[in-house]
Amino acid sequence: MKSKFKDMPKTYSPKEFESALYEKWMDSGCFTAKVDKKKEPFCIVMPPPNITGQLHMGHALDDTIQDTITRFKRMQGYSALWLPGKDHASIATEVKIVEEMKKEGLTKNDVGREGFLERAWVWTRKYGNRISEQIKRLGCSCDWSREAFTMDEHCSKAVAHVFVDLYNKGLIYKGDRIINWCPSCKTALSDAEVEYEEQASHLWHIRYPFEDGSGYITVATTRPETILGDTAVAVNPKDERYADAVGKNLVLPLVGRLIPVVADDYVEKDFGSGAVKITPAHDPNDFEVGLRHNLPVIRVMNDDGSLNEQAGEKYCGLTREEAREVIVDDLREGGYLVKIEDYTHNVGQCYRCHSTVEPIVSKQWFVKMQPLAKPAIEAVKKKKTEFIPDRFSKIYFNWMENVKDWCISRQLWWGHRIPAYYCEKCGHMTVAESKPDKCPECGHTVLNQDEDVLDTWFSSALWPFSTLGFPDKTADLDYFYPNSLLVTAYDIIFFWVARMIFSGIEHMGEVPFSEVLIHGIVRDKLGRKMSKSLGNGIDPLEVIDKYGADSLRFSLVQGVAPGSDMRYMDEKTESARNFMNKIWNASRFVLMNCEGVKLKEMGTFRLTHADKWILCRLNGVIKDVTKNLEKYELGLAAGKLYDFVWAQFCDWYIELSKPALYETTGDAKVNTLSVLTYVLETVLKLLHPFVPFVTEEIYGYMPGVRGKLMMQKWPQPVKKFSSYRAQEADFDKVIDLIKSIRNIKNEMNVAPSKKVELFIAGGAIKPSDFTYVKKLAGVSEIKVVAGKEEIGVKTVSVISAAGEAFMPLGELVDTEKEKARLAGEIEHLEKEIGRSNGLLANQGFIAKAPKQLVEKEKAKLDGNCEKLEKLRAQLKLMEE
RNA sequence: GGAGGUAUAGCACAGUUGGUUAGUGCGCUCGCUUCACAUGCGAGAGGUCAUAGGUUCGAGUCCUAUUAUCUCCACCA
Repeated sequence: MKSKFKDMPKTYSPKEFESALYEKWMDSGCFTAKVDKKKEPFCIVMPPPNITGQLHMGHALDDTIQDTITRFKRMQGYSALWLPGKDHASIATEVKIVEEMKKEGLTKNDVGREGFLERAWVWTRKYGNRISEQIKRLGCSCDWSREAFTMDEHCSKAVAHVFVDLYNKGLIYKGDRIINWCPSCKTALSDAEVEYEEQASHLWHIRYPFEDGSGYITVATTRPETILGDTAVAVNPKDERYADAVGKNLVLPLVGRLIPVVADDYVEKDFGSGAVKITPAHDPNDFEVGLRHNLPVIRVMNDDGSLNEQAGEKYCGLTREEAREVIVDDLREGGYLVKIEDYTHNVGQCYRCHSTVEPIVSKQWFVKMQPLAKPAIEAVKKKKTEFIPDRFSKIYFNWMENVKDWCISRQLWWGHRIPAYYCEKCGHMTVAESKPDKCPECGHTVLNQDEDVLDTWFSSALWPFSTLGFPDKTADLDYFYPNSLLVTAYDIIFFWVARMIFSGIEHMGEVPFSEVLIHGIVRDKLGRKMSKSLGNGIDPLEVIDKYGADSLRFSLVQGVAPGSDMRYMDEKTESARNFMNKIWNASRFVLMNCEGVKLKEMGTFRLTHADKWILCRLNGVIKDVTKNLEKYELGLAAGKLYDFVWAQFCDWYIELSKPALYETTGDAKVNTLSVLTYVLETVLKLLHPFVPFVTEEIYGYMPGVRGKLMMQKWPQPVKKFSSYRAQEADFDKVIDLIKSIRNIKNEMNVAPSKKVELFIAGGAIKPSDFTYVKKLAGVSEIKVVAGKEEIGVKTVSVISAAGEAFMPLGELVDTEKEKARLAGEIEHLEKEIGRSNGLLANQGFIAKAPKQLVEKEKAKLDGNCEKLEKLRAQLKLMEE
């Protein structure tokens, strides 16, 4: 059991308790989800962070959202599983390890495949652990007993199983296709892995002479070095300028090869000269044209981007940059270069190393997308999976409807090796989950596995079920699949979300999750994307060290709209930290007063007017926050809690409770403390999913808790409290009166410590509420009078929802100032009354608006008119 | 070329199915060592909700157009 409140530090000091609490949670096993048929399952799989380094703000946001939702669902009684894991991140990690080796003066070939993989596993352990520790620092309530890694035995089994399955169904094939090649990583890339960047370049216009000497055709190109691989020039079949040329041969400059002029619809008449050089080996469109016209494919580039023997003796061995220069020079010398224009166009880059990618014809493995995309589109159309916010489904559709076959082989070492085996003797290929003993074709026993590994996203695509035991039929898989929700940023909808959806449908027969909650990305203070090159990244751990995990978490969800980007600034976290401090101190206040007091159960004693007011409001907050969380509106829920705790509970109820605590003993005091404790405990529960540490820590100090954890029943509104609505509204008058008095004292420069008398009409507020007004507004005595005449001294009038009251401020009253103040109030009221009158005179409004609203407006008008009348009378009196 | 987002106080942003006197944080002004908290308390100032139309009894919220700005997809040599 926790020690007494006296040991609570005066300020919120998260460092003192966060790590200890996490251990306590772990020890209690409360994060471990059970397969419990009596409960409804709720399951989120964590988007696995890459083991390339450490967590960034994006992870912090993603994990905060998931943890908040998971904790909420768990408290609601679901068997809530949040399954953590990590991604081997094939290419990204390999790039990092290569870099690291470079520092030692080593290359991949120096250490060999086995040596390299050894290093990769060392790396995995080192950074993998670091990431887990970071996730724990954030307070994430994930189930570590089920932690997964995309390269662990089980996930690897799932990968092989799926590969073989797709291959047998004819959905995976191997073939020569044009793919994106990164000459620096020396691997193929999928379309999604290429980023386009606009670059200023040139358009070179080159003259290709006819074989028969009858002139020439001019073509334009942005990549003159590919001229060496040209096997045709294409024109539009409807282009009359070239009608006679089609079928004739041209002499390829610098090479001397004869190439035909072909007609193809792909060519636009109006662009450039209307003639295009065709390089099937180095351009995706040209490749297609080549297929249609049966053109030879001449690949002139090596894997590192340099030119090969096919390029000819003169150019062989040059880098692509060198080649461009030399070739342009040679073209100019040979009289082939017509002109050079400035031209900006998009250049594809590798998403990992940012080298310019080369479209190259190469033998690779592909997933046939058409048959998989179709049901995946259907499923989302039918809302089997719903995107939140909905607009992201359009992005998904757009991609899915236009998706091309997915290149899944990578010329890398770190990853799942392709389960295809080649007979050393006859070359026969066998695709199987494990290496066959002998070749099924010739019986030879030496088989070599395919050298390539799979795209890292191939294993990610299986994440929602590979982590639950697939391909085995496990209890977990049965209970937790489909997952309930996936939470991720919009930038990996294509890479990941889309591929999980078609994979889930294909292999499990069901979509992987019923909802996808998409959030934005965390930008820096200036709205820029956080990136290594800009050096503007912010380490969440540093923020946690400085402000505490709860502060970071709260600042990441508060005031953030679903799906939209946000800027991170310390100021916001500081404000969240202040809120934590507020919670901390409000709790200290309650707990310190509870010492030695035997609290009562709610419902066993009479409530005061103020008690009913706060309890009624508490009900409202429970209702709102629950509703918001169920719709994943975390920002709204957090905002409501912030307001309730600070502006209602602390600013008002705690202050209202002070007279009872300090000026009474016995029942009144015990009752008030019981309400204070009840509201505090409820609020801590509501806050717990957002800020688990501070709430748990405080909870440990609560009377009667005795080692219980917070993770328990989610609060429900209490019917009885909702029936206090009338008293709640009535109490708002008291609050308004207090505010008005404070306002006037402020404007009249009356020191807050100076107590004043107050005259009030009978029945304006309940006499039992007088004590609140005295304490909170600095009033010495309240006297009930029939009218102003009775008072006999100079007063200022206090107009509030409680009607008119009077304060004798004696010499302090500056008549002119008071008159100006009254005139101002009158003006404001007149405007407001005008608005109300207009609205109520409108027949449409009376007829069509909800009755409640009309009534409310009428009451408002009446109140305002009454006020106005009194103010006018007061002003008139002063003018006499 | 196609698609989408955003435009609300000096700054950063909320605003739930149309119905408040349009909110929050930071900043600003004035006043407070008030017995939980100066990481605080009290009182304020500050907005024709981008522009022009429309729908409606009623529009920050829905529709259309315009302007500005951001993003994604495709990529014509």
